[in-house]
Amino acid sequence: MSEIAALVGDRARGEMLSALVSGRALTAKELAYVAKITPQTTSEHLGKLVDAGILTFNTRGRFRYFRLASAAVSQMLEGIMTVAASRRVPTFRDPTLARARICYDHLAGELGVAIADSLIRHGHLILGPDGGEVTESGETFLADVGIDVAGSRRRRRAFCRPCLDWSERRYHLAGAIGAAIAERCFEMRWVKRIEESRALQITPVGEKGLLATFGIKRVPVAACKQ
Amino acid sequence: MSEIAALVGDRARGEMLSALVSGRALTAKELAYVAKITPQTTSEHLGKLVDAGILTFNTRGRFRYFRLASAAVSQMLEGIMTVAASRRVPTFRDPTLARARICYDHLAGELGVAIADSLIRHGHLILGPDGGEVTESGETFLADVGIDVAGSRRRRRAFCRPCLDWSERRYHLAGAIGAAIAERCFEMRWVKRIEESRALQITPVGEKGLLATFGIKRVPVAACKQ
DNA sequence: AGGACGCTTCGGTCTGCACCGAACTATCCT
DNA sequence: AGGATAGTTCGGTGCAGACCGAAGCGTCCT
Repeated sequence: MSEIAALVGDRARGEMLSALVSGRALTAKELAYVAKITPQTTSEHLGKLVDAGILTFNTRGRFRYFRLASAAVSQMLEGIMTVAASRRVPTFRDPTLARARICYDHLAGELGVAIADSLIRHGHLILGPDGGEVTESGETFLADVGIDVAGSRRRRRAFCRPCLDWSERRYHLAGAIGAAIAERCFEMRWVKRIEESRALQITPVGEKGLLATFGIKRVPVAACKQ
Repeated sequence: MSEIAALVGDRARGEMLSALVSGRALTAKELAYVAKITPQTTSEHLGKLVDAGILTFNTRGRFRYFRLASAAVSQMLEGIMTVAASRRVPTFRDPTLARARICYDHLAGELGVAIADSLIRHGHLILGPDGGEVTESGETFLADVGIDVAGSRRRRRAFCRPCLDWSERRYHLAGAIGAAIAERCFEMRWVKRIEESRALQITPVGEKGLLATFGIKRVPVAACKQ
């Protein structure tokens, strides 16, 4: 165990991995840049991370694109970040990622947490440590938004599951209902994916929609603790 | 992030933390023993871990009992262990813990995985990556065992959730149904808790019951890769 | 009070490894 | 072919931090 943790424990490697949790694949040079070290040293680090099964890469011409090797690695890093975030005020490499991102198939980041909060505050949702339930008022409310709660409930997967957010240190919604909400946000063009990242951009239409529907006010990116 | 990972990344500290994932509280001297270092060095390590919010302790006379500080820490360690286990054949400090243990309120380890497997193999359960469902045949089967599936389904929490097992690297059952199965196993005295650990002991009655009900044969502890 | 024991603090040693410069290989472009 | 760029390998340097011995503090026991 400590071998793995020691690999993540180095400052330079930690910065590289943080840059990769977005899910994007980066070249060795880009990683050297984020870690603020020379290409030679970067190469050493990347070699170790690949050997350990933390990273994989695919070669495209003279470029090597490195990415996290598995969901388990991603989960591990989020676990470490959660503990790390509970100490100091979190500082993010990528404020966009902290603001709104995709976590598997549902919304995470400030946006994900804000939606969950809004639903709970209005009595539309009850969230426990291990699961949650949409209330009757929530069912009619979500129907207005265009989400078929009953349909989600029938699906062969956890209906509603809280998912701990490493950036916010609070829960957002996963499970069938989380996916349904995310899907609806895409349909309405409230959010759209950014390039190859897991980060999401909130469209101008989205700003209005989210305010009108969930009472979520725009959080200026500048206000994110950088 | 890397500061936290670096703390776990040291061999000695890693061994101490591994000893503590059982949930048991240990004294500084006991931790010195498992880490194979002198009490002085142990004290330094423990100081750092406490400062970082990874451990807490409570003083009882001249003893200091150290334990993991939070569920987030426990989750982080299991995440690291999962990645570490995917590399080499896993070696366990504590084979009892690998065999059967409590994970929050449900069964984990070989036993937890074996029960989930048995249910799936007999078509009593369908498990997806994000949730699961008990079939009709499963509902009658579990009723025979004394588990009220419909009742579990009505509870305000995820009904059935797969939970990745760091020792087995496979899924066991969490959620309401996982908790119900664990509870029933305790009621029937098939398993009992070991001291202050999260490890469980399978009773002689349990051996028979588990074989008859789920077709789970006794896995000799000796067979665990030590 | 005095000794045993658990734990911590201090000072000093030594080793592991992150880091870079220099030199090398591979791919792309013109 | 020749130059530019991405990445790697090798050898050497320097520092952080893990480790221990010695000494100090607090608690328990008799």
